Amino acid sequence: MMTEPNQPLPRINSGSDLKTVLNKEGFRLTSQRQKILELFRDVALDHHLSAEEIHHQLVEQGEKISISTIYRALHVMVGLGLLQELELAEDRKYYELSTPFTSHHHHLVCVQCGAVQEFEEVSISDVGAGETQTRGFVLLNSQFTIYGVCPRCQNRLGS
Amino acid sequence: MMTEPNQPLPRINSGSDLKTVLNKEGFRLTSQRQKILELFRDVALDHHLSAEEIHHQLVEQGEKISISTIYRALHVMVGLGLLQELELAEDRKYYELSTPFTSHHHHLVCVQCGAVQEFEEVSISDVGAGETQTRGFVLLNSQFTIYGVCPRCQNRLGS
DNA sequence: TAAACTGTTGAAAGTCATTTTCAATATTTA
DNA sequence: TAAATATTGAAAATGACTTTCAACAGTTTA
Ligand SMILES: [Zn+2]
Ligand SMILES: [Zn+2]
Ligand SMILES: [Zn+2]
Ligand SMILES: [Zn+2]
Repeated sequence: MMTEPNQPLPRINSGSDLKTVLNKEGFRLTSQRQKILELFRDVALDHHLSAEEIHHQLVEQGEKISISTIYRALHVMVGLGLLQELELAEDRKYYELSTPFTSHHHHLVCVQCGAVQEFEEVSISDVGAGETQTRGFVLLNSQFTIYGVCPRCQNRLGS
Repeated sequence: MMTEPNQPLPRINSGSDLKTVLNKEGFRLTSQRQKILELFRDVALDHHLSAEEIHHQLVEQGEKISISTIYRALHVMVGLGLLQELELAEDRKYYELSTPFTSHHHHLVCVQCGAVQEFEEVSISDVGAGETQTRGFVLLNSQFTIYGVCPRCQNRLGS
């Protein structure tokens, strides 16, 4: 559960290891699934994407992929532990690469403008792991999400 | 942000103080809104309820109230800080009385059967408050939710 | 108290993210 | 290569939630 600081994160490559992960559960590696993973891998900055945003980005870069395929692929990848599903906004889900492909972190969301800031705090993950173990649960995932109003939006309201 | 341990929680009563809270924002106290609050106040045990469950319970106890009214009332009450909105299951929202009417706590959810366990952990809330302040956000709400598989469901799968 | 004003309700229609259906296509297996 | 099985795109379906609107209720004013 502890994250080693300053360790380079493993980089999921779109080739053979992804295929292995999929095949292990009877899934196949398709170009569409590969493209979705590559998008997460290469778009390091704005890396909380909704299904529609993923679709839009891929279509924009010339890929032929339908929105249903996006939704199906997201399910598969969450199930395989490649992606995390996040509840950042009211009406849609967001996705990001899951640990260990990215560092485990939590989210601070502005409910006005949707801006998201991330922060790491090992103690939180530790509390989660402890509670889970104490109660005999198998831990799948945990999220600490803070909803608030960012400084910019505070000013905007004040004017 | 600190919670005093062993302090009796204030008990929202369905009478005048609820009226005051509503009126302050231009809302009115109606019997429907009162009934919803009473349901939360009196059903101490299974106190994470979806809109549909609230509706079902009230209809079952003979109240005349529509599902649209439930949804509207939930919005109003969340806005007033009387209720908290929770992301416990995939496809619907759950609600519970918010602090200070109940103690501030976090949730451990079994993704198989939906069972929910609660736990208090002040350090988490403190971390949240700290991060929020550091970044200049106004804190509205924070949730730490752990998703896992409960012991019973582990056995069920193993058989 | 009554009229005017404003908020609320129920029923039904609408919205919209997500899921499912199904025939065509791609990948894997034999 | 052919059979077997998984995946895809397009369109229809689903379902939680929201909105519309006319009737109704609580509040304010005179
Ligand atoms: Zn903002
Ligand atoms: Zn993130
Ligand atoms: Zn369970
Ligand atoms: Zn709770």
